[in-house]
Amino acid sequence: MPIDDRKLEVLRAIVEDYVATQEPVGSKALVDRHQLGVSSATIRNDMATLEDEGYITQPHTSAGRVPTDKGYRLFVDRLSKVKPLSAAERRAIRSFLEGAVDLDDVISRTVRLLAQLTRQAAVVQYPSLTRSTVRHVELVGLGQARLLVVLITDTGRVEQRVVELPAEPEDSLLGDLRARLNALVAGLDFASVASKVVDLPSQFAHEDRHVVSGVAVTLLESLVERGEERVAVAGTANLARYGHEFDTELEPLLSALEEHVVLLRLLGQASHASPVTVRIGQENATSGLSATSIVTTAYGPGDQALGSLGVLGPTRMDYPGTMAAVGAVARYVSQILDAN
Amino acid sequence: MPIDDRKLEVLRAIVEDYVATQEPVGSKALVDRHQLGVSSATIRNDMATLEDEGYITQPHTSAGRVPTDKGYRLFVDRLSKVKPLSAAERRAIRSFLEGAVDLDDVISRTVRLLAQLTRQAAVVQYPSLTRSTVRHVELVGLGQARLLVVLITDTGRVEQRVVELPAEPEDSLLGDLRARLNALVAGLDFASVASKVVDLPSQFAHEDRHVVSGVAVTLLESLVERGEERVAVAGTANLARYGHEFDTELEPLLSALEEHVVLLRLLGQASHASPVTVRIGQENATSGLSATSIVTTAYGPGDQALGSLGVLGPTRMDYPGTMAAVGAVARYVSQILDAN
DNA sequence: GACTGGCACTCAAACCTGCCAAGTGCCAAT
DNA sequence: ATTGGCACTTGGCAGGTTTGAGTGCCAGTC
Repeated sequence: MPIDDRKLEVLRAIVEDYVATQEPVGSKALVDRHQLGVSSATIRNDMATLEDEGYITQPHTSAGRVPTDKGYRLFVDRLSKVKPLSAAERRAIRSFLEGAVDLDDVISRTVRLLAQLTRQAAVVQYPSLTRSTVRHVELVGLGQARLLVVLITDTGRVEQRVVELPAEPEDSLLGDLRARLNALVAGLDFASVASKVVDLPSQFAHEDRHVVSGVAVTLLESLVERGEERVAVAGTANLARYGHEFDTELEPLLSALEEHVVLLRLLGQASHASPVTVRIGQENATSGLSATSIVTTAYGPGDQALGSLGVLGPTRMDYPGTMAAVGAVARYVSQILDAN
Repeated sequence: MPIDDRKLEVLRAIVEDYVATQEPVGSKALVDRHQLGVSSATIRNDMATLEDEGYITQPHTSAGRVPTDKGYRLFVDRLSKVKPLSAAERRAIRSFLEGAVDLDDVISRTVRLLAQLTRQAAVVQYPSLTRSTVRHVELVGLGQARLLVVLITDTGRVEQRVVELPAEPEDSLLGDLRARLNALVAGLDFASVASKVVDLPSQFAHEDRHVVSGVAVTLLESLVERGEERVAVAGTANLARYGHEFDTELEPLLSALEEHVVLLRLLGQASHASPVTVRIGQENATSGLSATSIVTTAYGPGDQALGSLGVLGPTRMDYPGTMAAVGAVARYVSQILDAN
């Protein structure tokens, strides 16, 4: 038997009630709380079909039904109209983000805002280095043959890294290197930087090459190693408030939130094409996150995806609300970054 | 009745067993597991005294005893010899910290190490700005009347901040400002920087003063606002592994770990005088942390306290082990930072 | 053919009950 | 001061019973 409109309606009602009450929902409760226009017996038949199709399940005989991952998936794909944010919420977002003074500030405000709005754990990736262009490279001698290389992108991201050099460079060499380096890479796409920097040492006198290549190596390492690496996290405490049914799964989730590599992989699959990506339970193959859903989207001005942000929470989350919040925050962040 | 030696011994045994088994400990189990040389009846009498004095308590009649905060306090003050780390642990610390390339790297390795060693949540404060000296100030124009001010300390800490200026400064002015600023503040104690910078604008031509004072203001703000602010956290997932008795308290603890202001207050009271500071349960007046203990110490070369680091966990933690780990890590970090 | 009321059935959760074992406090004896 | 002995308390557990929410199915109605 195919899934007709009323059955979809029933599924929607089940998901909504289950998310709200956090308890298996039965046929009688459904007809009481929603205007379905049919009796509970009919609903029971529909539920039996939905269960056959794998959209819902019962924890045990004689209990109500609970949505499966597949059920949530259908709910998200077909049923939930994006719930518009309230005017108050939109005002809150705007005023919260407007005071930002810095990229660091923007990111940290964003992630806290998202956590507060969704009451779940929020993650924001810094603008990807590989998709930015270089604005400036600065070299600062620290004495003792140590050199600080500071890299600044057009998105306002600042990466620094210390290099140990074999010998302390002359001030004049440093100035020369700085000038050439900036002439070489400023305004460049990051993909092109690597190829340019490689043959930089050959432009210098032989005895200076070890210094130059030290700097070049660090620069490249920054790009590769820390390229996508930085993320900000907030709202982990929100996860603890979720029922104790969830807390068997709390530890792997907290671990994932600390393991930035894992986090980035989870964030990574967000595409800019669809407005908001939702990955439900088992769909994200990471072990230990089978009861966790992830709502992400890309941000960035226009079509340019600078990075991703999103929210993690239990599969039984308020998808429409979360998706709306994630989408809205991404839009505002894109605006703010664009203004720079 | 005063607390004689045997009663102390009994208290120690209770704390150790309770920490190990996580269950109230009775008189009989005590004589079985420790060589106390007396019968359980005697122990019962001692326990009654200890309870009268408020060092232990019973969850309910006919249950064993559990240490109170006061009991842990006595245990920590009087009874626990610092448990030396194993050679393997010391080797692990050394090799883990030695690869660090950067201050950021040192801090992030340290905090993860501490979390792993103690299996609890670890916190490390960045070297305090107010106790560092300025090594260098760098100004980088970002176009559009935006200026990046980068501040580098002798401890390797790098703080950056963007200033919006009323107008785009000339390159020459920028160079001049950079030179004067560095001449003024390089090598200076941070306490003295504020007073020096205040009258910097008056050294410049009238039309340049707004630029100069913009930079000066940002510099001062960096000092005040972010002065102590930065901390790194790791190991929150460890807290989730603790028994479900503890998880009522998990949410406020996670909140505290996210609220860096709170964290810094908690870290702040560590003194460099005593090797390791322990604050037990109610002793840290923060609400919601009444079942949490905090083990902190200051780090820094010699007697100079650059910052604090420590561990948070349930009151029923392995104090000797945790104190040893915190102390050892602080020593190693101090060494590493000193070498720079 | 779709919907409905009714009924028998299932089963987790809540409740009761008695029992056990751990643990205590006290006391008289050493 | 220490100890063995004993009476007492009480949380937790095993067992059995009841309750009630919820289902599936069927016969009847529109």
